[in-house]
Amino acid sequence: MASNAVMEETLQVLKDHKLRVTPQRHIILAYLVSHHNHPTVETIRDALSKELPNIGSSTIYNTLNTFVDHHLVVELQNGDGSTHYDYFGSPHYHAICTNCGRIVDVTYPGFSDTEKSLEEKTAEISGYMISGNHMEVYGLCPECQIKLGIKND
Amino acid sequence: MASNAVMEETLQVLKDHKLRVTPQRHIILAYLVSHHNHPTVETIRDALSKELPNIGSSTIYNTLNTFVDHHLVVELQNGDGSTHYDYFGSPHYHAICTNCGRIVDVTYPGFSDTEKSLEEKTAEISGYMISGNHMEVYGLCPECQIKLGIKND
DNA sequence: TTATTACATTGGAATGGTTCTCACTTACTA
DNA sequence: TAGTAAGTGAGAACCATTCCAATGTAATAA
Repeated sequence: MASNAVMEETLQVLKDHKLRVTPQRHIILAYLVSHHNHPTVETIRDALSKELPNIGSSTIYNTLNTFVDHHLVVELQNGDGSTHYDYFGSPHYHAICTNCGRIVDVTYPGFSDTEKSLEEKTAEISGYMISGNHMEVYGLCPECQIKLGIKND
Repeated sequence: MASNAVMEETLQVLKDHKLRVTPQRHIILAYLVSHHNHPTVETIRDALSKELPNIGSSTIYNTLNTFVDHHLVVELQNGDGSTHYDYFGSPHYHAICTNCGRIVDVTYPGFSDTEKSLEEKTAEISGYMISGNHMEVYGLCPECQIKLGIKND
């Protein structure tokens, strides 16, 4: 269950984006803000089974798609066949394990500059009017390196 | 139909990767090498209907998945529900139109450095053993800017 | 060249994530 | 507080992708 602070924050986020405040949206957003586990729709449904026992999958999909449209949330694919979601409160990107699918958030000082420069170059070269980007890095997570008995190249 | 030069090149690529050379694989790879249209499985099937009239969808999926495993090809999602494929002969990334789904290849001098630096930072921070990355930039393509009557922000 | 064998291809069925439909409910506005 | 535009829920529908079993074929070696 999300804290009062998170509930207030997410309430404000919904209002700022002029989204109608329903219990479903509020609780789902609060869950995403307070968890960094890159859940699927099923993960969310299970996690919220106490608070929203009768929620339909359609509602979760609708809600997440709305959040994505409003750039509150990003979609991620890790190769397991279903879409994962991540609240995008502050700029970061993702490292995805090619063996187990684990997703971790990554950022570093200067990352925004890298992003900005990539977008500017792209606009210049392609003529696109840029609205966003996705960066992903693939590799073996530390646990899988051990599991597979790999230490170096 | 792909040129002789392309057929020779792709034959060598398959051999270099120790992939069994079948007509299906050879023709599909040649198609990808000589087109930069980021096709879906259906696009490929239609385009090759003369050369491979009886090819099954499974074969195209199998072939493309094999190529992806060998890092010959990358997968792309543009939001239309199906996966697009792109031969990855030289380092580049993609700009994807959020309105019509158009995908264009982009690169610039210094892009490899950006890539390399992103991967190094990621390895350092996350502990992942990096094997690759995907970068994508989203926005409105020039045609959609006109179509939607947009000139500036 | 031929036999062998492991791998690829087919085509149809199965899978499963996501979207659609529609009746019902609810959050916002005046 | 009533009117209404929008959101929700249950299940059906959709469709891209994978699975499966039978058949075909590319590579290897004698």
